[in-house]
Amino acid sequence: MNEAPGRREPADATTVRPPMRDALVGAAFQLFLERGYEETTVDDIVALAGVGRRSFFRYFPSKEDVVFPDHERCLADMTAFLDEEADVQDPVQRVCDAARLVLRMYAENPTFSVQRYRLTKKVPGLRAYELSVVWRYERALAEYLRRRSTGARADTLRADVVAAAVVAAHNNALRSWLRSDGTKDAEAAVDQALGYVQNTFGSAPAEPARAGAEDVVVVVSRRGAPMWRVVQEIESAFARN
Amino acid sequence: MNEAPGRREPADATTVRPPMRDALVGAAFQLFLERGYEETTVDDIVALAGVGRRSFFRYFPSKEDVVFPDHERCLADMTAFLDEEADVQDPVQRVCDAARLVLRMYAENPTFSVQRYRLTKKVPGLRAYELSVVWRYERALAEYLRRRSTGARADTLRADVVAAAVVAAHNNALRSWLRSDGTKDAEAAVDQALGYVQNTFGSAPAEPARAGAEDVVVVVSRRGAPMWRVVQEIESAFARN
DNA sequence: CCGAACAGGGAACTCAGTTCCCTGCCGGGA
DNA sequence: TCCCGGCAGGGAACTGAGTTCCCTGTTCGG
Repeated sequence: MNEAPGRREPADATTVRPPMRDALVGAAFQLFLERGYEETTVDDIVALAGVGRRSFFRYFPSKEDVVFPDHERCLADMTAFLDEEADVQDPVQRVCDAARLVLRMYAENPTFSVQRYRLTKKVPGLRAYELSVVWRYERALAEYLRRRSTGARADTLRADVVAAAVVAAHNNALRSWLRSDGTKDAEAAVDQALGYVQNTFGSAPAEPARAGAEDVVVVVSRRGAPMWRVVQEIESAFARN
Repeated sequence: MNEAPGRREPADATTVRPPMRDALVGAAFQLFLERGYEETTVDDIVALAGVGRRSFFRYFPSKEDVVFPDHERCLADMTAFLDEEADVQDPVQRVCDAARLVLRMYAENPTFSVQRYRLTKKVPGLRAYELSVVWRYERALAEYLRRRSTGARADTLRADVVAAAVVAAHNNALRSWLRSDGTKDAEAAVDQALGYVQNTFGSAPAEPARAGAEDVVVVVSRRGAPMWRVVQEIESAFARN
């Protein structure tokens, strides 16, 4: 259940140790912690893990990837979560729940997450890599929000801003939890942070939507605008649907 | 052609910019555009610029830095702008103005900015580098907002979220402008985008209410539309102005 | 006129990441 | 049983970014 393709043999006498991927992550972190990230070469890692150098790059496209071994899966989980059919009342609520998936992944391995946090905090290259990972999460959220909007320029702007706000709030809570060495309650912290975003951007879905039809037209007009302009705006707004 | 003109000119007292730096940027972009970023080696660049390889890394810490030759200066400008003493009535307004500094830098060289945009869009390594640059801008804004707050947890959260929102809105407008090949009005686009953020988070209205100009909002909605959809449409309609 | 400071050049090195090719292992057929 | 094709892993050698060390010429102050 923990791996996808092939390799489903019962443990032979020779294959007692965990899959090579886990062995590489273990060896890498052992060296990173006792010696530092940049002071550890890939050759050191594969020597400790007892495998060939070529095998390292079979499992991890780059040295940085071994520090974030589970983000690829988490990103897939998030896109699956956002793609699945569900009657969503508030898209902002939905993306907040998607962000909670990421926090849950961190919370699954507190000690590992805290060690990695200390590492990324002091190694600029790892921080840059983490940013690119976070960016992909943010893009997934923004794309989802865009799909749920009319597609007007103002809506794509709103989608980008909401996605950025959700990610910022999530990261704020996550870092606060990591700085506490994983002792505080991560779920509570992220609930509070995301609650702020939902109060700002979300809409209280108190009353259940009665029908599927969601035609809404809004006309904003300055007082001096002539009536024909107002009519024109209403007509073009209707034409847009 | 391979000899940079005026290479041995006596440096003008006011000209702090070394000519070799510009020659390297020029040679680099010439090759990047005709051959691609990853297909161009640093040796190619220094050969075209007619300088030694060692000199490249004297001016640019890495190959990626030559693509963003002015961000370091712009970041310094921004921090200086945020540090300078001024009676600030609305900190959100202030960080929005700080973000406008970045847009102005892009708008100074439209063709250069558009070329770079096309490069960063297709080269993952450059995108990652740009993210780390943007992150530093965002941190500068967030730090400023934190300084202007009580320091309570909720305030640091708000600072992070507002900074992220400002950056997202700025980037939304910037990308829209870059996609138009620099033909549209960059200032107008960023004003509209940042106006949305200011209306959401700011204490003062973005547009200095024109005398006697009261806005009239008309909402037409079919019965089944949930309230959050109506609110969303109203917000996006306001942001459209 | 001398020497320190400094910009630039260049060879050689480290290490990440890639390419090419080899080996051993396994399962499925004829 | 033998052969064959696929495949995980290994290893050598290569490319290219970034660094280290040291050399050269110019400038400028004393």
